[in-house]
Amino acid sequence: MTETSRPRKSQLARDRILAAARRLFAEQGYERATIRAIAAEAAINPSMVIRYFGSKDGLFAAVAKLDFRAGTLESVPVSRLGEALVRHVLDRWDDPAEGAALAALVRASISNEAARERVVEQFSAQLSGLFAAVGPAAKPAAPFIATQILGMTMARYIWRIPAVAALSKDLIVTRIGKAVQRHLDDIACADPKPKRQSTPPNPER
Amino acid sequence: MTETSRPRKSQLARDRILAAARRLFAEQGYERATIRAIAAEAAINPSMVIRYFGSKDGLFAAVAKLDFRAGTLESVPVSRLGEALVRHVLDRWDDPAEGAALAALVRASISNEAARERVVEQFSAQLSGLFAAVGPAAKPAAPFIATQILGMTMARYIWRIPAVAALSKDLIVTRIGKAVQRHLDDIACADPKPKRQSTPPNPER
DNA sequence: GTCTATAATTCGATAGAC
DNA sequence: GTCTATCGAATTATAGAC
Repeated sequence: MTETSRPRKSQLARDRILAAARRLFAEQGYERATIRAIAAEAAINPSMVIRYFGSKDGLFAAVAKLDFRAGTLESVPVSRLGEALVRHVLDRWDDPAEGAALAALVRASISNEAARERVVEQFSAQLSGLFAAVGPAAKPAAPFIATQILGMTMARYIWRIPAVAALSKDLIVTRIGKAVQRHLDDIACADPKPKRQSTPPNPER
Repeated sequence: MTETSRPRKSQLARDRILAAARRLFAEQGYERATIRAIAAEAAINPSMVIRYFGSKDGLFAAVAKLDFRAGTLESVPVSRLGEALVRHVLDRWDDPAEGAALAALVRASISNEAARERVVEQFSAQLSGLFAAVGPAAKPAAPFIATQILGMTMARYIWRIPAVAALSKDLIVTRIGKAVQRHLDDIACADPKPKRQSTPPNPER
């Protein structure tokens, strides 16, 4: 505190810009969220946005970081991974700041090709990382688990489909968690040494 | 043919515009697909697009019709509804014209609030219609089934996530179909008179 | 019907005073 | 560091000749 310079007053403006960008990118997507509107919400001049971030793309890149922090799931036993994974994702989306950033990423990835490539790449990397930690046998189940959870979050947080948005978080965790678990078990059935499973092996086939 | 007037030459231009609009809206979303680019692809003057459809919004409304033609599924026995439903949706997306229209709808619904409301409304109506035909007991399963299929189509056709896009259609139909069927059965378990099911009732709970 | 020409906005980005 | 003022480009949409 005895230091001559800065609590960094400019940091406040920069943070205000970031917060406004997160919100507007999330609400309106990349194209409709204008620098002017972001600057207005941040109560600063539009030229300052360019000064801080160089361009609109630079601003978006500063906002769009995809990190599901799936590392905390590695200690969860496989038998309970389904519910834990679903709850973890829902918690990410329900957090105001993280949810806004995720929504911004999703919106941009659908209206902007460069953003799509980056999001898909990051998403795939995190997904394969997570399922590699679970075990190599789980890898084939990853696409089916990921799409089940992806569809739920899109319906709930992006499209806000009433029949989905009205569901309680606990009910979603229970049902989707069970579906995820069964996707895992479907693969595990092919395992020569099946361990304890959350649901009995499916007799079909 | 003896009629004096027209095979309607203008109809051709109109159709060219619609086809170009479908393609560009699907590829680039609502904002980035410009009337100029659509007109260029249709080999016609941009002013003609306005003349035919009044505005960009009018053009989009002419392109954006959501119809999953789920009526053909009503004859499918409930025990095989899962796979049939998944295959039906994938067939819609794999058809070039229909897939482009669906992608355009999805993209617009995410970047445009008015489009989102219309898409959600149409989607919900078709969904409840389909599941009402299956039986009132199936209705609570609808959100979970819809989101599973929704997530698969988004990952495959919109984001083109490699791990999902590379899957064969038959494998998707089998696995997602089974997951859908189990969502149905989860609800059927609560039914006092369970009928024949594709998988045995889950002993859990 | 199809076109040219252009009006009326709006955007991202820059220059330069303070 | 923050502002005013503005450029240059792009957009939707319109007016009117042919």
